[in-house]
Amino acid sequence: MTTIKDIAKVAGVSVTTVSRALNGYSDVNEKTRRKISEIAKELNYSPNTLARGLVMKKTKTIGMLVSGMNRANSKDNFTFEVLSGVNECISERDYDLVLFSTTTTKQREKTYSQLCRERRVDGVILQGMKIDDPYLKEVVESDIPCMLIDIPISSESVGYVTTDSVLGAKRAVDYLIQSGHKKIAFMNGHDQAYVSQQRLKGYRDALREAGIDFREEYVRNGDFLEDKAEEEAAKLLDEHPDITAIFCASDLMALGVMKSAKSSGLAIPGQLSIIGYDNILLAGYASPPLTTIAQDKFDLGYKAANALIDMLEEEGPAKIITLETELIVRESVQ
Amino acid sequence: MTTIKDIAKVAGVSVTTVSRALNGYSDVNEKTRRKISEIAKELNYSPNTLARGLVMKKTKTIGMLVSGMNRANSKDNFTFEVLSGVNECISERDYDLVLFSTTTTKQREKTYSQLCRERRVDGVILQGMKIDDPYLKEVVESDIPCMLIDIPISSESVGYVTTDSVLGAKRAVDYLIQSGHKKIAFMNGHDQAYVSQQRLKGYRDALREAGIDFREEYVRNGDFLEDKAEEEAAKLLDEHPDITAIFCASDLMALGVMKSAKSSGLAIPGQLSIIGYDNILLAGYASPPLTTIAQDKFDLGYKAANALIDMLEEEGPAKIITLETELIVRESVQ
DNA sequence: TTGAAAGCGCTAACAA
DNA sequence: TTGTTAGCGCTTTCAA
Repeated sequence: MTTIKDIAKVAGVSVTTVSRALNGYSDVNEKTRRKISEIAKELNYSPNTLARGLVMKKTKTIGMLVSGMNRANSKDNFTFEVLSGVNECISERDYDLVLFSTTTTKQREKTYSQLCRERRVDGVILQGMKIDDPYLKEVVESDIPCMLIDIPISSESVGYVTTDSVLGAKRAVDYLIQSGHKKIAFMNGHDQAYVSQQRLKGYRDALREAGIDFREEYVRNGDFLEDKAEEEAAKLLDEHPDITAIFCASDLMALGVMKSAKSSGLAIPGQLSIIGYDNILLAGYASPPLTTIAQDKFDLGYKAANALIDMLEEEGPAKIITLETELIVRESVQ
Repeated sequence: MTTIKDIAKVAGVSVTTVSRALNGYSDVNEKTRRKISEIAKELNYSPNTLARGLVMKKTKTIGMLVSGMNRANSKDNFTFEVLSGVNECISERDYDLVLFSTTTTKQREKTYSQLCRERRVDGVILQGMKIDDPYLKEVVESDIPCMLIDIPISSESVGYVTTDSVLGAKRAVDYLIQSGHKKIAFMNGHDQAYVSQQRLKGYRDALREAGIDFREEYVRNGDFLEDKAEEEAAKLLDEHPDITAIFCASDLMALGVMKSAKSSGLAIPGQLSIIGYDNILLAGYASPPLTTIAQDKFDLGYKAANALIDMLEEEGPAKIITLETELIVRESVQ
């Protein structure tokens, strides 16, 4: 494999000159540069980023830590869309992405900062972490530049991008209220998710503004799981047959709720209106097509990567970015 | 950041001893080893993989080259599932994954082997490449260990994993024939995809065995695109209203064909039977739910990664792996 | 069982 | 404009 040493030998110059020529420094004679470039091409040279990284202490690499990239979770292409966004931005800005995937067993062996420092990533993006994940504490304590997705924790070196879940949830419930509903249940995710707390707040806000009493027993946790939501909805609808609408904190759960409603013979939206959250691909294909609150997942990833690289290159402070949601009206609410 | 030098100083030994101790070599006194391990932990040491990679010429990194990881393509979670499989295997075997994403503009600047050598990846997995992609030639010529997904090219250092598309397609068409169909059209992908050639072969095989004449005009290319397939299906059904069943080379196209059939008022499966290929998530949610040929995409990725690492570690020859398909009967065929 | 020394491929002070 | 030299953090040969 060709090194700058080889090039130097052929060109009859020192390695320093080769290095400078190839890196576009100004203090090198045009003729020498051309000659060096030619030889480099001839010898099919490619720089060794390891060696470069070793001395520069910069690797042009972003680490991405994802939880839930396994067989079971591929139904929800949230992660994939975020990843696509990250990937797009990163390749535009000429970085590379290394994917760390951690299981809980691995977490015991290796700390967050070990993981990052081993690979000498310049910065990190975290997606899909639960709020009580042990890594999260480390993230804030460590000084590795980091952007979180949907987790509102920040410090000198860590920022986050999220969508306005309070507002999004409120938007959903407002829409239900406008459509004439008063008995509105809420299928939430779980308490370890920041967004669940937010969406609950939005739900309550909307009810309060409309003068509707909040009822504890109308709120259930579906763990963001289709099956769990289906179960919970069955119980809920059984106990409170007067409910006319359910707001679900994720589309996947909305799908579960739909199943449950169907199997107890409830017409959607005739007898029960359902509104979801996320606007996953499946939402438009459900029957009836699911009305939902859309988040731009690709953008979530793209903006996170962009902000991170900004931090890295401009050495600016960590950024906090909030994206807007959008109500997608389909046919599951009446 | 702590280095082995720091540890050596504190422990009062040489860096050599530290290196050996930490890497589990046998020729180091147990006492010294324990002492060194303790100090390493205390100092919160993590090894610098760049430095190690530089001298060892192994990085424990697999590169993954994916085409089509962009906003437009996220509908099709084929890529994501493959990626999940790759990721799972790689993390089990303690490698890391670096994601290369290339656009055609970038390809002009950097060759395949440059891309790989720069990052010094030990091996590469390629997914979603077209058969005429310029990188593909390079892959075979270069001696970088590589596994291709769904592209049957091999050499000393490159293998592939694919599903048996001929058999899969045959299985689909056989099922249609068994169900009594004789006028069976085929919505194929495009000529740059290996799998399209294979599936066409399977389609022809099935017809031949059943004594049904192959008709050129029954075969269309939908480019694996929902919209394109919808268009093509409209033309096809208009020109040949006697067609009773369509085999589609991908579920996404099958969805397009369904749309087209619906908008011309054809009942599925009453008047037109449709069978897809892939078993994407959406397939089960379509209405009617789509009968299709399933491939295990996760496994495709997992096996590719596994075979690659086998090659790397056992220095064995490149492997060729063929996975089976499975007929998933739902409600779009009658 | 341990250490000294060389070297992986590169960049960057400093000197010329 | 160019070269000499040192050093990034690690592994490994060789010698003790």
